[in-house]
Amino acid sequence: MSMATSSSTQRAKEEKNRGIWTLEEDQKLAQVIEIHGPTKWKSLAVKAGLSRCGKSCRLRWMNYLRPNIKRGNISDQEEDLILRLHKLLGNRWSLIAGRLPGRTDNEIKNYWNSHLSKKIKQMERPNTSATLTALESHLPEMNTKMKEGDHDHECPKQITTESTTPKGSHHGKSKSGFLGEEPLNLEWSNFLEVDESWFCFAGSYNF
DNA sequence: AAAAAAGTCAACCGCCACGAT
DNA sequence: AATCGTGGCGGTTGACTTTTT
Repeated sequence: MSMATSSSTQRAKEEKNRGIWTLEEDQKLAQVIEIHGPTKWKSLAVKAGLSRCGKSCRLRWMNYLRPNIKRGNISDQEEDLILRLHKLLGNRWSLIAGRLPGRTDNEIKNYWNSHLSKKIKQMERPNTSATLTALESHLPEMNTKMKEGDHDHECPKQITTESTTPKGSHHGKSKSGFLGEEPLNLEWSNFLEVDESWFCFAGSYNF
């Protein structure tokens, strides 16, 4: 996947490798990270002898080389959680990813764009069989909750930019929360099993 | 069987915030 | 106070794969 003909001035200056990473590059990067840790990406690239920019190294590590990365096969449980969190947070992929151990913001963003956004559109168009199918597969628990009369939910304080940002990190565009990853345990998300009035309420927040 | 269309996903880009100088 | 370097984010691209015609 070469883009050597690009006219970008930045690229022209530096003549870095671009595109898909090779196994050899992965190994080099993993090796220097093992020694020096996943920081100072620019110098890591140099230490590894890689003709890659620091950003590219960081991205490769975050999305592929990190330990405990899960790839593909997003479970129904995870999909349901992504739907709920997206309803609450919008396109805040790193925040969403921070609540799905082993998943990356890039993967969730891709999954959303290629799978879930379509489902949402279908669900927004009433009176179609596709709508019914989508509703049946994704929202049964909502109906259950509504029947049970479980309406004593408060604003879930955990789902704020502040609380999902690791301690000590700066605000603004929030950090992903990869630090302190836990084994897959989505029980925390139970509070999200609320009725649609909550989503309307939450959606009015300016996160 | 082949071409076209649609889908997938890794990687790049531009922007922003922050800390260091 | 201004500038620079770095890290992190979401949007987007485009190569590749799969499905449809």
